[in-house]
Amino acid sequence: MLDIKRIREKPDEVREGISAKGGDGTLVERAIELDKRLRELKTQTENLRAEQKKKSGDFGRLKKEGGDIAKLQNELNDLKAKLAVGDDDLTRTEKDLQAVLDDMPNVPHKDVPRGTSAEQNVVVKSWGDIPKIANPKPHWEIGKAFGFEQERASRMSGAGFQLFLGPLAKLERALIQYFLHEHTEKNGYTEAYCPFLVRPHALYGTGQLPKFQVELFHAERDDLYLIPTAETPLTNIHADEILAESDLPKRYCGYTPCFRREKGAAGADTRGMVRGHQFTKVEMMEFQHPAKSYEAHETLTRNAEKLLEGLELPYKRVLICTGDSSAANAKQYDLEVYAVGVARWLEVSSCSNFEDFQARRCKIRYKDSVTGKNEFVHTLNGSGLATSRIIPALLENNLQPDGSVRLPKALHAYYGKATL
RNA sequence: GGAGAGGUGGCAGAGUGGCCGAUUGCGUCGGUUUCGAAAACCGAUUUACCUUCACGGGUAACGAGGGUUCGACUCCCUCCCUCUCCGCCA
Repeated sequence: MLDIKRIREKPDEVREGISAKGGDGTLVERAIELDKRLRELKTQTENLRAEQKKKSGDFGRLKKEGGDIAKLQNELNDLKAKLAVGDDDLTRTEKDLQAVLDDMPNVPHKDVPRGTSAEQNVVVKSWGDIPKIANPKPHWEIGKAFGFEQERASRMSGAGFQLFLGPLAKLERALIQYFLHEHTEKNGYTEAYCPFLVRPHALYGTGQLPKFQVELFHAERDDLYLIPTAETPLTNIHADEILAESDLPKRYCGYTPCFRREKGAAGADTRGMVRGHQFTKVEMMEFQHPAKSYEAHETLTRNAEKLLEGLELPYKRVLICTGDSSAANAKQYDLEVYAVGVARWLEVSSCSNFEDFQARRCKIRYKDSVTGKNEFVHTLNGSGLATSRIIPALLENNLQPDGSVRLPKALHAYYGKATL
């Protein structure tokens, strides 16, 4: 959610920003109008209430003294009626304004390239060489030899779910171990094990509700949602809290399954592991001081890159343009890994700075030592990494002529041997 | 699934119709003291909106919404949330 003060004071900046994100620029005018109305109504009802308060006091005293209260009582009943109308107006206006604010995406950082589609994304960095493989094969074919059980998975759960038996299941676990070990032992993250089902308000806080309801799995009886990413529970760790400035930054990492309906993606990537209703991801999450969040964004992205370098996978870092980035963030880098079998760059990580957009919705603040006021923290998160994209890349890029798959050194200790 | 208790400021926890925006303790910040620190003592310390050049002043908010009342933190109703006990269970 955007700060209404910012909208009021810098309407042009905000309008440009949300339009660049593909949002509706006219929302700015509506917000300003409603905000103005709201403040007028507030003053109005406040004055009425002040009068009521004062006269009620008089009334009490007069009654005790046995004076004539009839006239005052009439005045008070009058006030009461007026207040009822005023209060109705006020709540309606508040709701309207809230709805408009909920509809607005974040304002992108000024350095983010303006654009409407992936075409305008900017590759800011590349690492590693694309391996030469004699007879490249897609991972779903290679995987068959290592326990990729597409049909059995579909039989019990339908399309879009994975069953791994043996080597791939173990590889999945090895990857998670490797990622978590790096984050907790080298990068200063606190490991979190968190709920996989959350209440609606938690999803509202991170921005997945109300706008992206159709993308979520919902357990209706309990009104709980399966998390689409660990971002949701990790960000909500400090929801409704006021942190000490000295507590910042706070860094958490955790692995969770992620559940997504992929409603709009019917037909795309139906083969293989790349797009499923359930996948596993290790997430990095950071609560940061506003002055340091962009620096932190670089470090966080770098943390994800180091994992890829450890896995010896060629990647590029892409700065996502305004129109292609997700609604809640202000700046987003994606990391893409090349997989030779499908001959495509696969998105393995998405690292974002949300500034105070989520913090405002989740009410995560800190007491600022300079202003002396409670200010919203900045939240950042990034995948580090998603196994569902890493496994295909490892299988395809490291396929040996004899059909075995070589594993990068970094995984040997976690997997227990050097090949699948 | 059954029974009970409760939601108040950064935290803990008083307040049971007007005298309460709220006693007190802890924490935090500033000061005194000290070579420095601790302790002790003194003071400050919720938020939003309106108003003022400023100092300041005003109004509202005690989980949310509704009701009773001239007047609600306080009484009633609904909802949300938390905790405790019993049952079941990995």
